This record gives sequence, C-alpha cells and structure tokens, in this order.
Amino acid sequence: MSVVPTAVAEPEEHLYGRPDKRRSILDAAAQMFGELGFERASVDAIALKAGVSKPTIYSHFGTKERLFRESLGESAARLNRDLMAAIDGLDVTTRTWRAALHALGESLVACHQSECSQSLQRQIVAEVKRDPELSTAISERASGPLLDALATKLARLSEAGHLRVKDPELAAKQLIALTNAEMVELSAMGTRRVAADDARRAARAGVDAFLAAYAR
Amino acid sequence: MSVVPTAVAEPEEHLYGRPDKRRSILDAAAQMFGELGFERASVDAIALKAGVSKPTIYSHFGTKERLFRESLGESAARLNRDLMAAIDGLDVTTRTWRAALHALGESLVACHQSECSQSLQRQIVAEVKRDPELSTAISERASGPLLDALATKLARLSEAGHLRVKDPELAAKQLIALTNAEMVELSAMGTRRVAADDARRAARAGVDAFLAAYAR
Amino acid sequence: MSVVPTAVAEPEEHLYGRPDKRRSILDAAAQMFGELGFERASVDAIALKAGVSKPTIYSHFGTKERLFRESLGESAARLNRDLMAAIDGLDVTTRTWRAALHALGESLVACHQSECSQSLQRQIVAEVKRDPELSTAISERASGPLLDALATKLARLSEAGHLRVKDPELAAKQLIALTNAEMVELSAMGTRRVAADDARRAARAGVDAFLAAYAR
Amino acid sequence: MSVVPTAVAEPEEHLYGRPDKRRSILDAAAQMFGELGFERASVDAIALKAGVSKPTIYSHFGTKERLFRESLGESAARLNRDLMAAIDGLDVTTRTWRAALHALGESLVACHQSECSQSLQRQIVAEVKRDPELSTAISERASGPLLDALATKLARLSEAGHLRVKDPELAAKQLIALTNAEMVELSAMGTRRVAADDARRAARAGVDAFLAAYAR
DNA sequence: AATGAATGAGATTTCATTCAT
DNA sequence: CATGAATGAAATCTCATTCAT
Repeated sequence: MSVVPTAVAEPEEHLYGRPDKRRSILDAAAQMFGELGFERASVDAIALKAGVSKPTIYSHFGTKERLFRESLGESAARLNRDLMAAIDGLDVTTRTWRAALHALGESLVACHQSECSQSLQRQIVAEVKRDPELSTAISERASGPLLDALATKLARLSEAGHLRVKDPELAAKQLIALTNAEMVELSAMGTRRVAADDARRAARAGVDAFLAAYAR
Repeated sequence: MSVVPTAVAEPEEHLYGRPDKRRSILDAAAQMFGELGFERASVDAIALKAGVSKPTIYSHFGTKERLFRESLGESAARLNRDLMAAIDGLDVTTRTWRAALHALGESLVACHQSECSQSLQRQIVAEVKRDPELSTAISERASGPLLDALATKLARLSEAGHLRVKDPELAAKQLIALTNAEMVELSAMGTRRVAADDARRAARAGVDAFLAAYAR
Repeated sequence: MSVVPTAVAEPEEHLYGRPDKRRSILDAAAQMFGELGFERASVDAIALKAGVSKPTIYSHFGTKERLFRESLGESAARLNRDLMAAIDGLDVTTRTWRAALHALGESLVACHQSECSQSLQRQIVAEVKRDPELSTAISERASGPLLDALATKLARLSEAGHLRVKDPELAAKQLIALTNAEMVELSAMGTRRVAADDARRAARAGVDAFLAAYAR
Repeated sequence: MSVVPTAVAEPEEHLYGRPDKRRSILDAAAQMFGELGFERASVDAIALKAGVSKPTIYSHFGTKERLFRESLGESAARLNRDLMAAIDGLDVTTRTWRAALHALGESLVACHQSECSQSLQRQIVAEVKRDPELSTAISERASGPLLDALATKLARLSEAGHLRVKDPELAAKQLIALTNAEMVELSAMGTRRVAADDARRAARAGVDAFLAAYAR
C-alpha cells in the first residue's frame, strides 16, 4: 500500500543494463508528480531522485508528458487493485451483511484517503483540462471497474432481499458519495491527515444514510 | 452572471491611473488561471489580455502568487453569492417543500457545473498542496457559509416535522454529495458540458435518495 | 567595409532602454554566425559577445532562426552596397573604358574576397537547403541588383560600339564568373587570404578573357 | 550511378561481422550528411538508416568527424570519376572538335548539377572554415585532377592549332567558370532542379563564349 | 565484432521579476 | 502611476560518446 514501493529485490542480479531503472524512474516520478504536480516537478529532480541521468529518462519515456501518463496509469492501477480488493471482500451472503457493508465503507474511505489516491486525484483534476483523455483513461482503469463491481454487489444484496435498489450503478455512486461526504472537510481538501477513528466514523455515517435510504 | 464581466464603462474619466485597471487585471487573471492553471498562465499573457503592462500588475499585486489568491478569492465570492441565492430561495414553510428541495438541488448542481465553479475547483485542488492555506480560505468564504445556510434550512425542515435530521450539518454535506454523485462521471471530470436535462435528472435522483433517507 | 561595424555614436545618449542593444546583438551575431555557422554559433555565445543577456536577444528577435535571417539580410545589404558602389564607379563614356573595366573587375574580386562576402556565401550555401527562401531573399537583395546594374553598364558599352553584346545579362554573369575563375583555388575555398596582387592579377586575367570574347 | 547505392548482396555470408556494414554506414552517412549537413545529421539517425547500432559506427570510424571526412572522400571520388569520364570522352583529334567541346561542356554542367556534386559542395563550403584541410583534400581528389586533365586537353587543342591558349590551366578554370556561369541562378543555389534543356543551353552559351575568346 | 543502456555537457527557449524613465 | 527593456534562473530535450556484455 506504500505509494512509492521500493524496487523489489530481483532474484538474479544484473550488474549493468539494469532494466529496473525504469522502476526507479517511475517511483521517483510518482512521488515528485504527486507532491508537486506536473509542471513543478522537473525532470531534473526526478532523475536525481531516481538516481539516473536525465537522458535515461528520455530514452525510456520519450517525453515528460508520457512519463506523467505512465506514472498516473500505474497509480490508477494500484488504486484500483486496492479498491477492488476491498469490494471483493464484501460478503453479501451472510446475515452480517450490514456489518460487512460498514466495513466496506470504511475500506473505501481508507483507500480514498491513501496518499496514492489523494495525489492521483490532485494530478488528474489539475491536468484534465489540458489533456481531457486523462479523464477517460482513469475512469476506464479505476473508477469504472470500481463502480461496476460495487453496483454488482448492491444488485446481489437487492436480489437477496436486503436492499431495494432499482438502479444499482446510481446506488453505487451514491454510496461512494455518501461515505466521502465528510472527508473533504475533514481532510481539508486532502491537506490534513485524517485520524483513523474520524475516518471510520465518517464512513459509518455515510453507510448509515445509505441504509436509511435503501434498506428494505 | 457572466464569469468574467467586462469592465463596465466608468462614469468619471481619468486621463490615466484608472483604478479599473485592477478590475481588468483580475478578470484577465481569472480567465487565464481558470483555463491554464497557475503555472501555465504566464504573467505576460495576463498582462496582454488585461491590456496593461507587466509592471502594472506587479505594482497592484506584488506577486503572481498574490494575484492568484486574489483571483481565487473573487471567484469564491462570486460562487458563494450564487450558491447562497439558491439556498435563500428555499421556502421551508410551504407545503410544497419537497418541490422546493428538488429545485434547490437543481440549483446547487447548476452552480457546481458553472464554469466559475469548475475552474475554481480545478485551481484549488491543483494548488492546495503547495499552499494549504488556500483550503481554509476557500472553505471559509464558500463551502463553509454554504453548508451553514443549508444546514440551517434542513434544521428548519426538521423542526417543521418534515425531516428527521439529527445532525443538520452532516445532512447538508450528504445532500450536496448526493446531488453531485452522478456529475463527476457525466461531466467527465469537468471536461464535458452536461446537458441541462441530464443535470436536472441527476439532481433529482440525489434529492430523492436524500428524502428516502431523511423524510419522515 | 568592416564586417562588424562598431556601433555608431548616437547623437543623443539614452542612459537606459538603449535601442542600440539591437545593434550590438546583430554585430555579435554576424561575427559568430560568420565564423561558426548557424548550428555551432550558440545564442549563449552571441549574447556574451554582444554584452546582453539571452532573453534580451529573444525579446528582440524571437528566434535564433529569425536572428540568423536578419543577420544575413544585413550582411547582404552591406555587400550589395559595396558592389553597387564599385559598379557605379564604372565610367563607360571615356576612351579609357578598358582600364575602367579592369578596375571594376578588381573591385568585384575584392568585394567577393571580403570577409563579409565570404562568410555570407558560406552561411547561405550551408543553410539554403534547410530554408530555400534564403536563396531568393539574397538574390533579390544582393546578386540580382548587382547583375542588373552590371548588365546595364555592358549594354551601354555595347551601344557605344565598344563591345558586341547580344545578351547583356548573360555577359554580366560571365564577366563575374571569369573574374572569379581563379579565386576559388587561390583562396582555397575562402580558407586562405589572397594577396592583393594575386587577386588583381586574377581579376585582370578574367577581364582579359571577357574582352577577348566580347570586344569589338 | 545512384548516389547512395544500396548495399549489394554479399557473396559470402558471415554469421556476423559482415564487412559490408561499413558500406551501409557510409551510404547512410552520405545521404544524411548530404541532406542535413554535418551538425544536423545525428549519429543516431545515421545508425538507424544504416541498420546498425551506434557503437558499430564508432568502432568503424572512431568519430563523427572522421565518418564525415570519409563520407566526403567517397563522394569526391565518385564525382571525380564522373568528371574524368566526361573529359576522357573529349576527342581533340577529329574535325568535329567544336561539337565535342560543346558536348564536354554539357557533361560538366550535368555532373555539377548532380545531387552528389551539389551536396558535396554544400557540405564542403559549410565545414571548410572549421576544418580547412577539407579544402586541400577535396581539391587534390576532385578539382585538381579535373583541372589537370582539362588543361591537358586544351593544350592539345592549342597544339593542334584550333585554340590559342597560352596558360592552359587558366583556360580550363575559365571554361568551367563559363559553363557554370548561369547555373547558380537557374538552380537557385542548388535549391531547384534545372531542366535538362536549360542546363544544355547554359552550357553551350558558356562554351560559345570560351570559343569566342580562345578559338583561333 | 556488435549492441542496448547510460551519461555529461550543452542546446534553445520561457518565466517571474525589477530597473530607470 | 505606468511602462519598455532587461535579466538570472531554470525548463525540456538532444547529442556525441562510452561501458559492460
């Protein structure tokens, strides 16, 4: 769950031509772009942090823009993995489905509050006007699958007679919106770290509202 | 209601030193910052669009950063004015309070989708990490008052026996979250213009969910 | 006749905003481009030699390419002035027209061997493939007028019964070609300075051949 | 006669270390240098076009500069071969020597207008100031032999009583100068392709002038 | 002999900011 | 008060060249 995973130890050590320079570049880029944004993160600084030379970056990625996109893509994939794991964990068959839904809400909020997600959001919102394709790329890779999976789960709960959901995708969006409803203020727009307890409470409040609206 | 009002003709003509230069600078800044973001909007370009020279900008605002903040402040004030007008319009005393709440939802969504609001959001999210004070400044001037006013209205509705709201501020946040739940996707993160009909439908769906959760 | 004229003393001294920076930039550019060619002459070096900062160059000329073109234009104008002066000096009315033609030949060769002309030629030949417009620009400003003027003179000499010239423009081209016939080798393609005596002799040999072909 | 002959199929196949890589490198270099000049032609691009890797180029030629020189040397040799063939074809013994001289003039002009010759000229003029040895190298390999051979032929014609030539080498230079007198303008400094007819006419005009000056 | 990967040095260009008028 | 002109600093990107394999 670390934002910038240290390069995993490779089994066989190459002394030269190490293709894991790509990894260290992407890690450095994720960190710098995440902290400073596309414009203020200089390729020089990324190279320095990655421990490679500038031309190495350019030979690998061709353009600062492309490096940015690949970096975002990785972050989105990582975020998506976390989110999907959370959703997959939702057991809709047991009688404790309410507790499970609360747990899911907490997980979703935790994911959204992760540094990875926050910086991803910052970067996308900041650059989406310059490159609108970013929006589609990300929603295809992260928000889309998340919503689909969540909608499916809610449909199951509905079929099981627990919820009364006519439009599962809408309900999914509302569930996410509700769990995050308090987080913008609590985190001061992603500026402040939110205490785990507060996050949990906010998540529960959101799920409660959702249940109030949809539980049979 | 135009986002960037053209400088109105001034009644008294000065030969020079017209204090409305400040206005045209702020207008130009709002437009450029809104389109390009803080980094990519160059002071040169703002000066050109404002029809003044660069040093004039610096003598008025001292720093690009300060100009940015003032520009954001203005946008926030303008947005707040619109939002408050919408909320003030909510009549909680009549029997048609449900329709009024639906209308309010629609207004809120419309405000949030306005170019002014969208670009404000973009700018803040993009720069808030560099200057966390932005967050407080904006929430004090725009989101805060909005939430207060909305919470007050909801409390009234609760007192009047229409809703069952224990925590009005939480409910206010949830109402806003619900009305916007579908907008992120519909507008492709603010990239696409959303048809007025779609926006209205999305707003109603949000208000409906809110009522399902809170209506007595 | 100096390639890089020192900035002429201006009558009124401005202490600041001296527009003669343009002059010193152009002078430095002419020298650097002349010595090193377009690619190897760096804007840094030109700025240093001109005693200005790099951005000053860019604010004056916008682009290295444009600076190059303006520099070439000036050199061409200067060369043209010299060449025209030489041709204007040809008196076709006197009985000593042969001597005058020899003198003209010498002047033309001297002009062509001037550092200004040599470096102009180098630069144009080197860059004309990248920017074919250079060719037309220069022939319109330098070679064209020269040929016209020379052709006119030869036509006069023909009318006066001294020469038998059917196509004056062709004859003009041939006269120039003949006077320069030996110079390519003598100057080792512009690498070596040619002794004034050798240049004069070569010029006379060319004019002699011209007279052998065209004198009545 | 193609300027850049495609590498001919090699008779003996080595698994690697094929010595015809040198050929393909030289061919690619000739083309790139000819089109872009020394500076703008990157070793990367040459390696790509040659279908080899950069280090291969360096192991063969050591330096971009040396590759350039070898490339020029080859072009000069090729040009010289063509020119000498043209001159060797001049039969000074027949009574049709005038026609033969006209034909020779046409051949010379054709050679000079060949892409090979034009790009050679461009490259030398562009780089001769940086490396003056280029001048001697080329005149030894191309212009020098050409002039010698041509001078010898003219001397023969003089001995045969057809011409009155005192200084055969001077006459040779003048003949070449005269045949090319119109080509600079016609070809717009090597920018434009000249129609074969125009080239022929220009060549004849030059030879005519030569004959007017030197024919007995 | 040949190569994929890496790099130090340097290219052009832009920007926020400040003088002197 | 407003400005044209100037600049230090830094941005992205390219290139000739060299290792280690």
